[in-house]
Amino acid sequence: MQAPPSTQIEPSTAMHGGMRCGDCPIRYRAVCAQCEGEELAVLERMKFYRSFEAGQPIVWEGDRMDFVASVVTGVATLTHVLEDGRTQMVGLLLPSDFLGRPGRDQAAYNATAATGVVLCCFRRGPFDQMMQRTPHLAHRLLEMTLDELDAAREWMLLLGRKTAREKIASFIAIIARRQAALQKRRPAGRIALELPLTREAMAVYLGLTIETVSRQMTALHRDGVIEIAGKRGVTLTDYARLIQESGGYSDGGKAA
Amino acid sequence: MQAPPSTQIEPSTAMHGGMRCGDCPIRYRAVCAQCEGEELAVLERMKFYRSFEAGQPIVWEGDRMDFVASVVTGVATLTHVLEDGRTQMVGLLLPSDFLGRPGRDQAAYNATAATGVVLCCFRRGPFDQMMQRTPHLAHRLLEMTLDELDAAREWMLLLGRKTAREKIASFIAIIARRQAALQKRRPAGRIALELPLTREAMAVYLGLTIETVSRQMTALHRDGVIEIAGKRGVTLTDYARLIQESGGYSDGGKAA
DNA sequence: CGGGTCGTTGATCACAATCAAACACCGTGG
DNA sequence: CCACGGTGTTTGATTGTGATCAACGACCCG
Repeated sequence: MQAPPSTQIEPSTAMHGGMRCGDCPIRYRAVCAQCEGEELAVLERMKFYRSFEAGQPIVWEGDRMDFVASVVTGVATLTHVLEDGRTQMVGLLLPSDFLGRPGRDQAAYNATAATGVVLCCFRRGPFDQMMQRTPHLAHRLLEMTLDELDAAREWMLLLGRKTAREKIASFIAIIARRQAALQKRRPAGRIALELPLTREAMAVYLGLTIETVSRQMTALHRDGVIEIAGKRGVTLTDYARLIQESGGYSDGGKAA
Repeated sequence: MQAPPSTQIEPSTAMHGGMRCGDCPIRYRAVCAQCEGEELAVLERMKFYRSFEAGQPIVWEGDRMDFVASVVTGVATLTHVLEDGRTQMVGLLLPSDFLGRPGRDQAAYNATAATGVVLCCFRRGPFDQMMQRTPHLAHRLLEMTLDELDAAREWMLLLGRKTAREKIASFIAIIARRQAALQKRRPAGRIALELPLTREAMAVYLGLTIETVSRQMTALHRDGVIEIAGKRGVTLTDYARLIQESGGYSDGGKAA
């Protein structure tokens, strides 16, 4: 029924080689959103695609990184690791999100493909120069970075103060909200969705262990907040109920 | 010996009214750092100062906020609060840090003066327009926002995965590093410093309770990692030792 | 001296981590 | 066809860290 994420990816970059920016699914949300005409044409000439299978590393913290990229399809994660192996996810990149930092040539985090991922890449040098000349690009990137900062701060509240149950409920709510946003709807009532992460990755995201994630999922199911279908499938019986369980809806609709 | 922070502040904005940007202590780190000549002159005409005493709120989450500002002196905090009162700090603003978001008229967080604070403010409308016309300003703000995002992600690792002891050690290390950076030195060996936060505020920063903060401070002292002098004074016996206690020095010198 | 704020210390509890085992589902190969 | 190993998930028993509840101490200022 549900194809595993790893089957969703393109096997090679070949089929993207010819894609036109005008047809790009993330055209109006990505860093290039405000570029038109000649600006877009320059980016179009610069861009190249790279694909990654689920589970593959994209870059390691500290590695030289000579490109920046937009996520076209799939989900990538950014993680920090302590010396003894404890791992915390610090970024969840969905389609249109930006990977890499202009002006920095070393990756600050591990980036990993959580599902199959297609990136639209630009070599860093040319992109940096383009940034200097193109206010549209710089402006859009600032906007996106400010949004990410807001998301990171919301995440800090979750990590620092929420219970395990609230963390799980919050995570599901975030996924539900994003899915609704893609369809330009407000989330409400009964919603079916597919989690983009394994239990393991959820644990790394939420600052929990995999066992606690599993237990709280079971508990939310037992209490009638969600239904569970297979490994990735979740249906919330009532969005408002889930928000209550998440310990407070502090995100006042900041996300675009 | 140590004056309480509340006595460090200026009693009114009057004495700042005449300050020239050329004499500003944060001239080369703030959002205006890359502006010169006419650009700076425009900002100079726009700016106005506001002071806050320790403990005073600057803005509340959801309030209309018709200015943006740089912290000139003192320390301000950004916090998120859940409905039931649980509170998490999500930003610690030191001199030269930027408060507010261009293009947004509602505060996303509570901002509070942790010590006496002086802000260099700009009305949001004119500042937004200035941003459009001044690539230097937009570029610098992007740079600062990216740095903040890095800091937020480091903080997420702390909140999600570090033990109470590691959190305390990390916090002290951050303060030591920042203090050293002001003096353009690398932190090393024995370092005396003054904590800019109360135990309460430290707890809110670190996602702990005040009791746990106190206990871990005592424990680090008992184990010879730090010495404690009064409420705010701390001396680390050896910076390298403190870093070990902090659970891993993942911040590879990203902070400017 | 009293009241206030801030910090420390102690006793107990609860939540999530840890250690351990079993289960569901998958594709593979005998 | 079914046994097999592998991966991801669930469930159980126990432990440990930090929260909670409570009292006390240090310091400051009126």
